[in-house]
Amino acid sequence: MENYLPHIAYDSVIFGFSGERLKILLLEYHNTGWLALPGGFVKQDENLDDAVHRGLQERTGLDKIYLEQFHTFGNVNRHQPEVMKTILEASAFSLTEYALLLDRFISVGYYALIDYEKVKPQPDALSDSIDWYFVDELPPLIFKHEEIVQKALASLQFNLDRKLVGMNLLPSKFTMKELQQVYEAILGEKLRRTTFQRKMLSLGILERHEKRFNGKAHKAPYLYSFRASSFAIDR
Amino acid sequence: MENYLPHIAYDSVIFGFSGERLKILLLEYHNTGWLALPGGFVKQDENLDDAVHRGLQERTGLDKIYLEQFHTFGNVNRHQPEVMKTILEASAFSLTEYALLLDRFISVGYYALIDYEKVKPQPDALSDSIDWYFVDELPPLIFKHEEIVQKALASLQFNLDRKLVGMNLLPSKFTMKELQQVYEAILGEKLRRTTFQRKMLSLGILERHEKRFNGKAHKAPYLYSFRASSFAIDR
DNA sequence: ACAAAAGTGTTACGGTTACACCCATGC
DNA sequence: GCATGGGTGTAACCGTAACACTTTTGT
Repeated sequence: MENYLPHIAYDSVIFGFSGERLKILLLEYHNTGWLALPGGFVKQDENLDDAVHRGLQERTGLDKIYLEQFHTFGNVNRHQPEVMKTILEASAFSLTEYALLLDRFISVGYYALIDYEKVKPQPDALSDSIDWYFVDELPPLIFKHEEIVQKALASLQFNLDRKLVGMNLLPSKFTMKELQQVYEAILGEKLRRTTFQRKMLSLGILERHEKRFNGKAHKAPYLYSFRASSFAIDR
Repeated sequence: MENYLPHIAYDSVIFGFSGERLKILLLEYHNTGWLALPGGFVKQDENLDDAVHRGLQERTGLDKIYLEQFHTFGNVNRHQPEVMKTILEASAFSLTEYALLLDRFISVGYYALIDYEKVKPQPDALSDSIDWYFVDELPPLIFKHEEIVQKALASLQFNLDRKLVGMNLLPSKFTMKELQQVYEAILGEKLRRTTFQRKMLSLGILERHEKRFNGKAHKAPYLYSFRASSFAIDR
């Protein structure tokens, strides 16, 4: 632990799209049933952004992840040493060795957008499991992480059109309907089919491919992909 | 120093409007001529936001300041211990007592909008002077603070319409022309007079008061103020 | 009366909305 | 052929742009 910066952490809100609704990854701490956002710490000589990428890589196995920093949380009332103490004890971690985890932390919030199908979440040393939960039906979280999720979602909604970010939640080829469902899931409202289609096409960033025949008794939709030039990940 | 959180700092970009152009406050360190953004540290049991307000209050004398957090800077290459060492030595500060200032810091960036006329900037213990500089003619800054200024400005531009934030740079009563000049200074472009006027009025947040006679040989402009309900400072 | 700046009316334009219609697909 | 969902054409609508015009002020 001594090669990490004290008092500084990050929390990540990892969004995925299950085909209908927006989900995020939550981890469950050993023997407590407590749920929280995946987070982590920054090494002494590591860039903040790199620390977050490292943590996400470990937990999702994904290498290139669309990441966006959205807010830094620095209120004193987020400090709950009893809760952290219980977590460490439940995992049989040495309280003396990890004492500095009981200190106050200022936490930088990031959100990530990933392809739900591509990830097999991996729990870390402190947690039993890591799993997907619907954003609009969140269970109670510790450390006031609900607030972080809400702010991440608001930020994602706000950036949706500006940064054309929806693509990162889908596989490389997708139908217009799937893209619309992503937008609807993020914005929490229904959009008009024809308007949405024309707006997306008018942006000039979509490439049309072959149709996808799904055996249904109706016209087969075209598959689209985003042009490389309008790529969202720009590390 | 030991009652402050190590490794955590904030930097503030304090915007003011001089009547024509946008300015920010920079401080000059003792005996070096080096310029930097006003920054500070967070006490052990102090909210991050409160720390920034405290620092701004000390330097500007203002009590209620419009503040917005915009980004947290955590790259390793921002760490320049030699520069900080020179600054401390130039001020004859004890290197042993203030050794932890030589450590790496992660810095939370805030921007503030204040009424240029109301503030009498006060230098702090490390600095000779604190003064206004045009944002579009910045001198070289230490600690890569140019990057922070650029990001603050981009964020301000981005939030300008959404949060109706321009008002915080003006006294409580102002003319439409003054408001337009603020917008033009922030956006860095000329706006159309009639369009701007109608857009602002159509928002329904301006209250019209008496005219301001300035002795010029032309029609006197109305004074406007923002309605209390659309107040920008919401602490 | 005149110049300068503030305020308003009118039309044109461009993007979004609403709704209709056509097209493709499998039963 | 028909039901279903995908794709496109068209006119209405709305906010902004462009520009002309009127109003107010001090010299």
